[in-house]
Amino acid sequence: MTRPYEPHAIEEKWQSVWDAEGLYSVTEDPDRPKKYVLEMFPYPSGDIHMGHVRNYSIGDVVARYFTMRGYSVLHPIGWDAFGLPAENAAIKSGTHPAKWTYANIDKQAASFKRMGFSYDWGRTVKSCDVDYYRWGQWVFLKFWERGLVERKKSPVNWCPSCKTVLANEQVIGDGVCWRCKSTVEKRDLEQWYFKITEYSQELLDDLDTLPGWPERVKTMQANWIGRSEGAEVDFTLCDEAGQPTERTITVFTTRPDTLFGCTFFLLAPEHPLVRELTAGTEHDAGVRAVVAAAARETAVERASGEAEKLGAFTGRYVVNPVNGEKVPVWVSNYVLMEYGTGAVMAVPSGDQRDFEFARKYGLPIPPVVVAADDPLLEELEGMRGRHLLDVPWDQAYDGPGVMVQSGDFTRLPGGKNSEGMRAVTEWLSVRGQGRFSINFRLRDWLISRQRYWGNPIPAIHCPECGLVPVPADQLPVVLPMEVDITKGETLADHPEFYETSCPKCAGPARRETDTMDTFTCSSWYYFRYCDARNDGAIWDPAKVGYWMPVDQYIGGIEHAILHLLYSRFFTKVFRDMGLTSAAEPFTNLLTQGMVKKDGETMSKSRGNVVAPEDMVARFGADALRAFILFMAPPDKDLEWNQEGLEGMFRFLTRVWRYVSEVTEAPAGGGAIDAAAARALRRERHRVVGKVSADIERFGFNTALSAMMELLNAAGDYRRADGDARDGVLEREVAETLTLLIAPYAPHMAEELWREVLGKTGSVHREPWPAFDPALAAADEVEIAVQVNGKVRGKLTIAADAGEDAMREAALGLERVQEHLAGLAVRKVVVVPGKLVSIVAG
RNA sequence: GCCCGGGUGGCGGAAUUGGCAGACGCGGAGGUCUCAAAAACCUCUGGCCGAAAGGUCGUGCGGGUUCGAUUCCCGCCCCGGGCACCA
Repeated sequence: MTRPYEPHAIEEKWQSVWDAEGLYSVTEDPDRPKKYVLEMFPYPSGDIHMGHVRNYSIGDVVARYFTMRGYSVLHPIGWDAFGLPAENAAIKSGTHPAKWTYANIDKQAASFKRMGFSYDWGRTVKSCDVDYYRWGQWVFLKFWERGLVERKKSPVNWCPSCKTVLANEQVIGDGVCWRCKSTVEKRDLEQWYFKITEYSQELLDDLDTLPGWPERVKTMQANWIGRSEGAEVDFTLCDEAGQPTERTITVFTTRPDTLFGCTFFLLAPEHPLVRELTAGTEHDAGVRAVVAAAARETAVERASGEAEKLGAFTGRYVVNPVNGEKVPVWVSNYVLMEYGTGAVMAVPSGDQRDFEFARKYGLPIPPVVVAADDPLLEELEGMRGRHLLDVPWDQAYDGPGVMVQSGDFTRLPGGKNSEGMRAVTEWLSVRGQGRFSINFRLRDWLISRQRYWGNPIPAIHCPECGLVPVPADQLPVVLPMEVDITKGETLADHPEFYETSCPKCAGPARRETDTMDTFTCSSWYYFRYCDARNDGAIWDPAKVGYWMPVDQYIGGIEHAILHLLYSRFFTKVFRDMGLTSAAEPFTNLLTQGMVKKDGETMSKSRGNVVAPEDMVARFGADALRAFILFMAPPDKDLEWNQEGLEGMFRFLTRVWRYVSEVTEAPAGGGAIDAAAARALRRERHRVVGKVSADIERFGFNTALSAMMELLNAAGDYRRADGDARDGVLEREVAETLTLLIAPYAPHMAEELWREVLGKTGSVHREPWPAFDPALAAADEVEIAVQVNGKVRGKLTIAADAGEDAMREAALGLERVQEHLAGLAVRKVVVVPGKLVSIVAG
């Protein structure tokens, strides 16, 4: 009698054996090729959810597969342990964030171990450990040395619920906080920045070096970086009397070819010049009204483009460098201070926003670039000066076309990246009134946070010396534990923390009390895994040289910009510091889909959470792991379905029974060359080939389907050959199934391998099964015979049959003849191994 | 508005290079075993017509290319996501 499949005893047994054997700890092995398989740094929220199970099951299959393929595989885990939920929990329950966080880590680690993931636990990092965050402070100081740290005052995003500022990347959707979804506000504050914009061009260009990333993610990053080619143009400012002065205001434009159509000039409401130009004039009141209205607009309204365009004339003019024309300067809410120079040359015939503004305020709209088929082209043919002051259009035209009313540039091609655009910029450049320019949408990364549970920024404010970095030999700046979070305290409430002396002049000084964005912690953890216990340096470059870059990174699409962009930035700086030779951190990226129930994401508030622990308790970790991979391709969202999990449990039970029965009561050496045995052997080879290829392209669902097919074929064989079965073949199939399923159901496979099949050593150290494509190929194939595009017959023929033989056999089929009756065969298409298609009429 | 995904049986999904649409699983129906049930095993399971053989329709919709289209091209519809006053 074979033992029943009882997952719990098996799983917990092997988890402790693997632990004791150190099965998953790795070191650099120069004799073997390496793979670095990594899943995104989890936040220790306590309970694991199905999203974790999916994310880490994918990584575990990939890691185990590469190990069996002979690679030296690094597969680590750790915790992104700083952050607000710990503080919020503390405020609610009175538990210190550290206590809450470490308790959650222990709970989550236990859950991960119960799932049987093959982590090298000896490399674990927790970002709230001083051994980890001290190196984050070290990185901050190095960035500072390299001129990549800046403290400046500017309008910033403030989340009223999280009570802290946010980086631009952390404001998502309709102007809401990425974490709590509250609407963010704008505040003018002095904050710390990492100058990620120094790397804008490289961050954009190197996306092309990442063929292993989803196109979608690369597009999102490229859009976020937002490179625009164009020109800077200097406009001379006129005084109150309208006379040109020495002062200029520079604008960025992507359309210098439309400069002849500029009929007004705009400043952002926040532009510093606005006050200066209008203070004490008759225009002051009107301009103030626009500035005040803009200030009242929420980020949502401002960003949505739906706010009504408001404007006020400042009473002043600038001179258009191409035609010497005086152009009125207005203030408008649709000009953003954060982009370009905060000033815009308005060309209403070529820009829809300027067009709407011009129509509203009665400003002229002279055409300057018209489409080749526009009747205006003929009307204005050859006219270099301005004849037509308004267009008969109901919207602006921004496509390619021909320049009109444009002085010496008239008749040149206009539009983005046009000859006209280059010619005008060149002309300006020669006269020193403009230049080619590239502008990025990406802004510097705001990294300071006004919260307690984070990595303290190692800086000191000295009234004499200004901003002074904490000397490297005084690191770490330890986050003090004696803080009463329930009162909402931060480091700024603790004089014993912030009262210090200046490292330069030794005078009394104030320590910085902001902490770093937690995204700084997750920007380099994958480097630290390579040398996690190093207490003399952030890491040994030789170890990083062996493991980095990460070969396969797996995580959620929600980090398409945030974490993935920051990590790319950190890696490039580390490369420039000589700490790594990698230019990019993650060679291949898999973004897994969400796990849903009833069409919605699982969440406590919806009450539709299916707890992984409950499923493990009922069906075991192996069934859950295999099933979550079987349900859908990994990058797609999937809908939870419990009956399916039961089906997977049944499949594992069938594998268990098959391997047990074949091993314990083997059939004799039967009809080895019987057709049924040949078919089973062929199926074994075919399935090994398919499972291998499927894993490499992340087709875990189809890989499992193929294993089911092999088991079905094995069952067919048992029935077909009865007692005359080939016991050697069946044993081979049983071993193959055990090896193939090992990455998915590691505990069951181990029990079958060591205890049932009686092998020594772990199945997870075994080489991946080999297959022979020649044996996988069928010697006979069934092909379809079509008459006029419809299948009218089937034909079983030797797989290597020639075209003539196939044609003859096809035409000879009775049913084919019936359908050909009265018709003349015009053409016969033969696809060897596939089909014969007969065209008749 | 712009840019990506996606739309295939009752359900999840498969079809890797243009070659038999629906693999595999779930669910359903019938059967074997059993006093009975569960479990396990077997058979069937896209719609319509038909007793069957077979026929016919069928991969969001409409066209096209092709001997042949889920796959390629053109034009739409719907769903999901991202970006959006970026000059």
